[in-house]
Amino acid sequence: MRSSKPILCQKRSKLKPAQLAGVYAALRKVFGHQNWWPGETPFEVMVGAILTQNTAWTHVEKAILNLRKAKMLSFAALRSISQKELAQLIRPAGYFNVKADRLRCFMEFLDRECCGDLTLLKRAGMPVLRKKLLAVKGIGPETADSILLYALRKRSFVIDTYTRRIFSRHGLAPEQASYETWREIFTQALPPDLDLFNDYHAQIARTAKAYCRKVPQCEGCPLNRYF
DNA sequence: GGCCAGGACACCA
DNA sequence: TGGTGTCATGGC
Repeated sequence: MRSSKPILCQKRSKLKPAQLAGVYAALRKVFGHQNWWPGETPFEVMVGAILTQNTAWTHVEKAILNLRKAKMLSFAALRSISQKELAQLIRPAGYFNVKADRLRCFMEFLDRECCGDLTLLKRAGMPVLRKKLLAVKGIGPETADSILLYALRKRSFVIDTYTRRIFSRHGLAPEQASYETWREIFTQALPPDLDLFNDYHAQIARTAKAYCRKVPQCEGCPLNRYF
């Protein structure tokens, strides 16, 4: 019987954390510098980070388009809209009732912390800001790190399904290892460079989307050559 | 018609 | 503390 698992990265290479820099170099050589995250403004990036929870980005794009058409892509607008109206606008992103509530909680947080002024929010240090974000209902570690890195430009490495999928098969850590364990490995191994953190995660996503979803597409992955 | 996609949380043993 | 169910749409 044919396995449903991607054939990419089935080989256990016992990848060491120090090799992560080499992996990045290999991916960047193939894909070039990525301009991530998709979003016209930091606020839009934050909204997208919540909408994309367990959802393909193509669906999130439709929800964001709805918000844009309704002129709801601003703190003031989202703070004023009812949860029911918001849920209908973000319906294409799935889990719309859950995500409408999470967006509402996040707007409350922004109001409480900085009255919606992101330049004020950015003044806080990364660890403090991360702790505050994680205390918001509906903001878990991945969403918090995406907001920190891509919207607020703080050095916080993002671990997502793609990262675990690719690197667990190279023996870096068990896929079931905790989020913080994965994050610690990357944070320890890489120089504390904002652009590197940003682009590294983008490269992983680009690689996974291109080669790790369906079995036939795994052939030709640049990581196969690297290992 | 079934599977899958850039999580997080509540509940329970 | 870890496992499990739930939330939901839309493309393939």
